Amino acid sequence: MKRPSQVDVAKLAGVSRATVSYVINDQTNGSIPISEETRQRVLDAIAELGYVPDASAQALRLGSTKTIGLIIPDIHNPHFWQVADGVEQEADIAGYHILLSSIPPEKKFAEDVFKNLSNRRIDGLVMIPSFIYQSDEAQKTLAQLVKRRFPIVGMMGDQGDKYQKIDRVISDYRDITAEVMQHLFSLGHKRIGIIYGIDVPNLGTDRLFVYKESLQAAGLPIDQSLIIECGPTIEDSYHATKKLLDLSSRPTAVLAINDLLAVGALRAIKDFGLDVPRDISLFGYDDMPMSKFLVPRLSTASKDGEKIGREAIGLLLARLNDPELPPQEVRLPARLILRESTGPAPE
Amino acid sequence: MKRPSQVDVAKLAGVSRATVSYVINDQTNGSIPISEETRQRVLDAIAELGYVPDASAQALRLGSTKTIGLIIPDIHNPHFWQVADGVEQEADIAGYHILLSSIPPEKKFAEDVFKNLSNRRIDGLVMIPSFIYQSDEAQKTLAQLVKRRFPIVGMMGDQGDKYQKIDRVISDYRDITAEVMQHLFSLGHKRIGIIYGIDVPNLGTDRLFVYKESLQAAGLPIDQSLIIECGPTIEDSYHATKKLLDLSSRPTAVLAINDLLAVGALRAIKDFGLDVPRDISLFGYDDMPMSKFLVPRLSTASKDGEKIGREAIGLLLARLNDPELPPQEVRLPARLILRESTGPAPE
DNA sequence: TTGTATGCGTTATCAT
DNA sequence: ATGATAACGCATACAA
Repeated sequence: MKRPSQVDVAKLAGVSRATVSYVINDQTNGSIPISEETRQRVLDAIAELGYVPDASAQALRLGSTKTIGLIIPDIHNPHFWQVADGVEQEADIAGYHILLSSIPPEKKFAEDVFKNLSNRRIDGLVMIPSFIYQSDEAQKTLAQLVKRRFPIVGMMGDQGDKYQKIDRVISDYRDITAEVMQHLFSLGHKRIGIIYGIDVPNLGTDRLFVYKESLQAAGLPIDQSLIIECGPTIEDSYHATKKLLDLSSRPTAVLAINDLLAVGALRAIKDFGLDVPRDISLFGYDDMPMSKFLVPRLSTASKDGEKIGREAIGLLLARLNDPELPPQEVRLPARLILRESTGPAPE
Repeated sequence: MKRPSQVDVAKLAGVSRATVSYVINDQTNGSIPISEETRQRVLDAIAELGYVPDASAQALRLGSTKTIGLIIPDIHNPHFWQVADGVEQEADIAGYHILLSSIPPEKKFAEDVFKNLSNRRIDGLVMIPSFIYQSDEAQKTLAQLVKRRFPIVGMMGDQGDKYQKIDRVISDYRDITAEVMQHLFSLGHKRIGIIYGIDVPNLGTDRLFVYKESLQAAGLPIDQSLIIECGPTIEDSYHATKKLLDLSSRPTAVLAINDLLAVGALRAIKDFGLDVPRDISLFGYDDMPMSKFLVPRLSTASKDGEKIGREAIGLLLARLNDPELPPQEVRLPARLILRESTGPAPE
């Protein structure tokens, strides 16, 4: 049982292929009217054969695949799901499909994926370009795509003058982290640990940088033993937190690089026999959906991933619509969400 | 700046288009050898122009898009992401891309998506076919795809004689739920609530059915007030649990339809001033990554979503390789994972 | 060893 | 109102 093509439909309906095409694309309004009877006959034939237009052929002819590529760094992090969710929703409304690629960091194939996605298999690309930073190859590919005016939207932190040539949704934790630190200081915290669990360099620097900066501005020392680098899983954060707790002079507050890792930290603190926030304050990032239901409810800073995703698609659609547009930029602020996991420093 | 095509490459290298094609597809081994010098010239031209083959044209020519469609019911549930993760990993190894569609249940477009995915935009389809059950239209489309021998793999519970014509990875919570109930009974629980938070009918019936069955087999009454239907979000489950707790004779154990909802239940119970597992035992499903880090660590039953995803791709690749294969079936058992959230019934 | 010709399924332009 | 035909970019059988 072979796939029916337009020819088969035309044959069955006793008309030419062009007629079929007209009926499908419903040009009945303006220029090329089709007799109602013929129309019905074609429609019947289509229904009978279960004819569905071939997307490859359409894409080749029209130069559009109605598909948007999406690259996210880590499929396990709820924040990125939220972004993907926003992207998917907004794209769907406009009739676009999503071609998803997460980039497992073990793989050296970042460039591969990136390149593959640009084979005109997609009309445009929306990405969290973490992998770009560490791959010269990817940088080059990006440059080429930009030169060719391939529609790309980056969802990223503020990179200064870099990447000004592509559309971008800018949202990072720079400013909000300063607020977080102030909040912690005002609560009397002086020793603040940070669980820096990131597999991709550069993805958490906004937080780490301001963490150090704030410490210095407050005249507090930067203690390297309070900065624990680890992997991106809850398990990693669990062990990282243990290290922090084993310190002879342990921190009174802990910053987890995201809420997921905060869950691991929370567990480790409990297992150590300490209480949050009585003995240790805990702060996360991303406000994942369950954060406000944790025990204790997690204080966190949030970027609204869904909105980032939606805005990104908005930008992309605008560019698809008008390739001559100057590079667009949307800035989305982060919010501070104070809940139960932060409190005054002990004694 | 236009996209370069094979013709441009050929022109620049001073050869014919076919030669370019040969070089790319590296037929240098067997039948059609190319002089090393020509080869190099073509390669240089490709590099200079940054030529990348057009996927649409290739797809049209070869009849393969190297893309696999994936349909999951709810993008917010970690279990489905684990499935997606497995699918992505395994597909990537074989050089396939993933076209993801989640099916927001509010939308009546399930059939649309489904149909669209079959436009030969994809070589095969891997799905959790929850939406099928409620849509005649989708049923019809499926039947047609099956008749046309379009490669489809379903990841589903045991549906008896239905859907025997497609390849499937069968995994449900039927048997394991019987064990769960036995476990609860042996702990002395007699009043067991169930948070049935599912947006798609039929997706949680394996659990609900056996829940009732076990109750009856144990000579216990089926109390409808202990069965709370609600939406699929943590918030929904939070409120559902409250209802359970407000009962004049409240349950001593609660079954949440998945771990995500268990988080909401846990919160509600805490807010009610009760303790898990001392006052109420809590049981979830899916063993999402963070379940073992919750406070208390969550007892749960797990289907190993990642493996389901990997097996599904395995099945699909096998079929792609040999369309004449009889329908395959892989069964994956669920595991019982006893942690801290279940304990003896109070007094 | 390389070039020519054809077809994949569409859509769009031009005749009829 | 409808039918023929060209193009989209690629891979390949065949000719040279």
